[in-house]
Amino acid sequence: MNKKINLGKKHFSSETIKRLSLYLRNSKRLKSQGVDVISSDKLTELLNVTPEQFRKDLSCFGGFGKRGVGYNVERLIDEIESILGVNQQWDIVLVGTGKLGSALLGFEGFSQFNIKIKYAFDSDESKVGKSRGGVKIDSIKNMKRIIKSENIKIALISTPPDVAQEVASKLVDSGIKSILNFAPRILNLPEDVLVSNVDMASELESLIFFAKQK
Amino acid sequence: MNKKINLGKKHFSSETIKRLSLYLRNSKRLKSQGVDVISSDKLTELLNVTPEQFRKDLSCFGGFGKRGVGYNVERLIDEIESILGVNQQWDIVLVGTGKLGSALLGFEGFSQFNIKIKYAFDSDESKVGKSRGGVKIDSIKNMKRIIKSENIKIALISTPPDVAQEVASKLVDSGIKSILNFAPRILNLPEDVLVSNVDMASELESLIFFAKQK
DNA sequence: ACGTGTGAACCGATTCACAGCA
DNA sequence: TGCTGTGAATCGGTTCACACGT
Repeated sequence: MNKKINLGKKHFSSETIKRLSLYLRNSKRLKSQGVDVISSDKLTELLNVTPEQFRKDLSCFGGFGKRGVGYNVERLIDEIESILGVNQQWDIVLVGTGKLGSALLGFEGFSQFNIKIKYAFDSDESKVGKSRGGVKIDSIKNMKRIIKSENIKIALISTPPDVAQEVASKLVDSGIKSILNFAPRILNLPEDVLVSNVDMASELESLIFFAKQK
Repeated sequence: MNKKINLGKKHFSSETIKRLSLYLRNSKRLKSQGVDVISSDKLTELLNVTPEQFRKDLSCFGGFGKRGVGYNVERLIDEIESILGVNQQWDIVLVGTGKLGSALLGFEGFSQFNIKIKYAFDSDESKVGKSRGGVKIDSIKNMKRIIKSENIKIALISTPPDVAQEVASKLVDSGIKSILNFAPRILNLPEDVLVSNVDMASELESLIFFAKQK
């Protein structure tokens, strides 16, 4: 299930990357509170991460703390932003503009991660030309051409489950490298494509299971 | 990070529960295709799960296959539904009716998991009394009383991050046992409360990281 | 002395391999 | 024979413990 990633000598899991994102957020908060330097102990205090984990995660990318001192918050932010690549704007596409897709198009939170949904596609021709959240819906027939010419690498899938696989394959075929899949269907794709699933059904059913145990 | 669960003799991880949800969905699909009996090999073919994993997951709850034959699809559905507890209606609450909260209230997909957002709370008194997706927004002041009197066990948090912890503690105090947290903040809560995080920021930043690697 | 960086030990989850039942 | 159920082996990620730089 978990993707392994090899980059030069170091190897690390996709969990490491998700934690980096967590560290980044926390470091920004610390900076806004005027903290300049912090130890791994203090930084991880409220993150459900051990200090060792934090240090090990960072050591995969060089490890930029000072022994006996700690980490410079400003530098930490710069380094993690540069590792993740979030210091530049990313244009992405969305496929499927039903209930969930429309909600995502209306969700303005993306911009705060330097992400912009630039194109939305749907197979329902009656929707084509309409706008949702400021994005014009385009026909899925134009999808491949646009993704290729705009060199887009990231896609969100919010189609019904029965077409999710087909759409995903087409996306990969068009050059997409990372997919955030909201459709309740496991996608089978080449090794070199990252798929993250946001599976509301399985999250909710886990909640129910747990709530049921008295 | 991962919750461990003990129930009688058997113990299993929250990953097992999420996979059960996956199996359930797939079994329902098989049933609709007219499949009566299926082997673990066939069932897991498209799920990114090994047959052994599937059998082991089920064996935690009894293991109801027939050696040399396979699993009865109908029975499988019944058993998993009963394990998860999704064969009954669950009323839940939502806290925070901003952009994301409103999108969740408008997302009609919940009903297909027998879940109904029965109450929505917000601290912004100017929103109180208004409706979103057919749910009337109530003041957060009434939250504890309502959750207790209605005996609700599951909550969604879609507040801004800076109040998420406070809200979560209050929810637990009111009797909530499971929380699906959409706020980008780790929640520190008692061991016996299940928290699932849907952290869009960290998902998206992982996508970016991966897309960046050529 | 203090806190990082990291090899070694540990631990839990996945996979293997096969005994056992239809 | 076919496929399940499960102990044993394996694998990878987390935690421990400490050497090292400041």
